[in-house]
Amino acid sequence: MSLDLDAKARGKREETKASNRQAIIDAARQVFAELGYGATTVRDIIRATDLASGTFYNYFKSKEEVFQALQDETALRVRPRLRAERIRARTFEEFIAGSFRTFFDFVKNDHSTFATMRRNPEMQRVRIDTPEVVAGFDELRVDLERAIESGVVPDADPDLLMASIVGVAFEIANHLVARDDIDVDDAAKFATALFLGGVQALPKRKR
Amino acid sequence: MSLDLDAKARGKREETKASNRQAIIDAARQVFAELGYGATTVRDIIRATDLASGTFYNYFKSKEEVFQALQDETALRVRPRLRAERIRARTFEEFIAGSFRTFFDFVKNDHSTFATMRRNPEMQRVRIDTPEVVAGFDELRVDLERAIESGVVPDADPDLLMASIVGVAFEIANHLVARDDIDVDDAAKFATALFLGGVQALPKRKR
Amino acid sequence: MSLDLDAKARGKREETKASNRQAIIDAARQVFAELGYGATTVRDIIRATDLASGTFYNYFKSKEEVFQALQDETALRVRPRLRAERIRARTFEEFIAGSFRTFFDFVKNDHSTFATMRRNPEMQRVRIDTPEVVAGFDELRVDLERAIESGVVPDADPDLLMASIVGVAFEIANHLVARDDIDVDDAAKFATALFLGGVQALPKRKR
Amino acid sequence: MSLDLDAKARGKREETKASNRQAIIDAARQVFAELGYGATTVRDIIRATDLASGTFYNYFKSKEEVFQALQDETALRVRPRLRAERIRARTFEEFIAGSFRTFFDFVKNDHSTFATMRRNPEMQRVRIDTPEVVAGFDELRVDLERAIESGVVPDADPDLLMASIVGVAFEIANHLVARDDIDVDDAAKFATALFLGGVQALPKRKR
DNA sequence: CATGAATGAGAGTTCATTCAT
DNA sequence: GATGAATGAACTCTCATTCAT
Repeated sequence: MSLDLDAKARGKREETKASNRQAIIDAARQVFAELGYGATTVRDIIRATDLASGTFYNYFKSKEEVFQALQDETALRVRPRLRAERIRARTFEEFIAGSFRTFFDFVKNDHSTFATMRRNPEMQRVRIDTPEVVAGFDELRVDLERAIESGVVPDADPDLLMASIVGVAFEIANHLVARDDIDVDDAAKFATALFLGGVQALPKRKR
Repeated sequence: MSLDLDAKARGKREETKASNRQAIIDAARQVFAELGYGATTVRDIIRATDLASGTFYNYFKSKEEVFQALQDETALRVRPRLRAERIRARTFEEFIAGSFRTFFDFVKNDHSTFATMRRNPEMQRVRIDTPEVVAGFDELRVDLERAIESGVVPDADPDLLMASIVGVAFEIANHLVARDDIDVDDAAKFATALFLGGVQALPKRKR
Repeated sequence: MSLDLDAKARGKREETKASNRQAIIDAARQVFAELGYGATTVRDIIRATDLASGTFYNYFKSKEEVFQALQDETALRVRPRLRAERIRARTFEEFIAGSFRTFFDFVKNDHSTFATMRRNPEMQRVRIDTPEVVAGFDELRVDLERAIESGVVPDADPDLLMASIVGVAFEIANHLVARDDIDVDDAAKFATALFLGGVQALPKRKR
Repeated sequence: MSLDLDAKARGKREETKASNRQAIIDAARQVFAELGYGATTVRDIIRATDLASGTFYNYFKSKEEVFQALQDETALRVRPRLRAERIRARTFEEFIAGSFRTFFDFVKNDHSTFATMRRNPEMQRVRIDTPEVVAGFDELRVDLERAIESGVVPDADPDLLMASIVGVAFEIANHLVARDDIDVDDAAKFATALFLGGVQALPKRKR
């Protein structure tokens, strides 16, 4: 028995044993980022691990399930930061600026996660399906609706407003990842100015 | 007489060839839209056709190649409309408004194509690789740069401006596809107002 | 009609029209030599031709059939030379020496044919099946039997004698093909001396 | 106790692994012999087994790889016998005679292996590539060269001498396989007499 | 629980052959 | 008879998943 333990201790990088789950998620993040969701196989994931193929199925039912877990985990990491930003913000402008900056910062410093997110086929679907992610976006949405109610933002369709923020954020994030000469702060200022300026010019909503 | 027959023969052949190619592309568009690029197999595509499996390979070397052809074809359909819009436009505002409207209209009335485009893993990459698509985006970019030079648009980073347009356009397009109660015209007005209003508020570019 | 002819005249190397059969055989010899029988496909053969794929089947039913034709043709080229050698020969020794020399000469100067013959899976079988080839070996055998009857060669099993000649001939031929420093004449002298010397030492046959 | 179980478990696994590998090799030998290398497919091989198709690839990367393993295994079976023969032999004559007899015996009693070897396209190449086989022929060659040095055999080109032995051996082996009325011992005597007699008659080598 | 070989469905692809032109 | 695209059986190989150890 003790022999067994020793063997494992040697074999694995002492990975806080029992956290195989984490090892799998980490491997998945890395591999997804490298190959894209469609191209990576479960084999690729476990190969990037010290575990045996069968072990995968003790933790996840399928590739899709790890992917979901990965998304959740990712959202779990950004959300607190976004929430902190929201609390710190004194004005709607500060809130938007802070959110963009936080997101861009995250993207710039957590390359592989973002790469996974972007290069992904079921991105869309997963963004909606995964509870953590839904929650993250919902919080933003709630704030937007509050801003509309309080008159800070003109009475526009919240869906479209959300879409604009998300679209601008993700697309600019792509450039941040691709180019080295763009500064996170500049990008955040750009996005904030564009969005806030744009919002003021919005037509009233048809009711 | 024999010449005539030959001519006809060749005519008929060319005809079936063209129609088979189109049949494959059409089937591909449909299937990609339904299953997403990663999940669809070459078999799925030919199954949606009355051709034999081997025939696929007379026209395309791989799944990726049909996908590219599909993208090209799609770009080929929108670009003339966008170009017409550009010519008709008297002001930058009209140009932007027209472009958004054209794009949204296309998306709303050509559902499956857009679905294919969005749900796609290698979207990003393909969008860059495919010559037709590159050209389409380049044209928009050129106009943007002209607008900057002529002072109509503040001197901002054209990459980021492009990213904003593209991001807003695609993300709103998603909602158009998902919801039935959004009007193409309203969406175009929203996007135009947001973008043009935002652009005016943009900070000067660091040089 | 004349147009058609012109086109062909241009397209093909004026190949004494109607001798498409020969074109196919020639292509087959070349391709078999390059890829080996098993690995070459009918496609490979017609690709090495100016003809269309379907045309192949106007001349041969299958790959196997061309191969057989190729073997026949080959045998047809060596046999007259071997026969001439036999007629010229004054003694059994001269006959054997001449046969070896002729064969080695043929091998050395008709590389690709021999390569085809050697690298071939069904070599064995075909050597037996193909009438021309059978005939070629039978002639040699008849001479051997005559030599036995006339007492020039000890009374040994003709099959084994044949096998010895054939084995030595083919195996040495391989070295001729593989090495550049072996002279056809030396090889023939070697084989002749070995065989004739050996024959004299042979045990009487059990009857 | 648990240790014991583990040991047994590992034992059983290793056992099935080894037996599966052998099952595949055996099936391959049989099928290659029946259809020839070129014509047999990996499917044919596993079909001759009670394993699943995918299992093949747990043991061999390709058809070529099994073939090589098969050749190795074959050589591994004859070589010890040839080596024993060499050790027992008191004279060069005894050595040659023993080698022929051993080889013919092997051929006669291990039909399918020899059939595989003969009917094979890449015979040549494989004979050279496979380490075991190379080694087997090298040993014979070394002995030949020693015999030349010691003056037992005239100073002839060792390549050609080898070719003669090999050619005679293989070609006569064919007859042993094809005919039932040839005795292994007679064949060995024939080949030995032919070769030894022939060797004495050989011309001096050009230097 | 971990392991890793076995499984077999199914993916992509090739190719001998047919047949309308 | 020549053409060359269409055909579809069959092949190689991968991979998610299971299950004995």
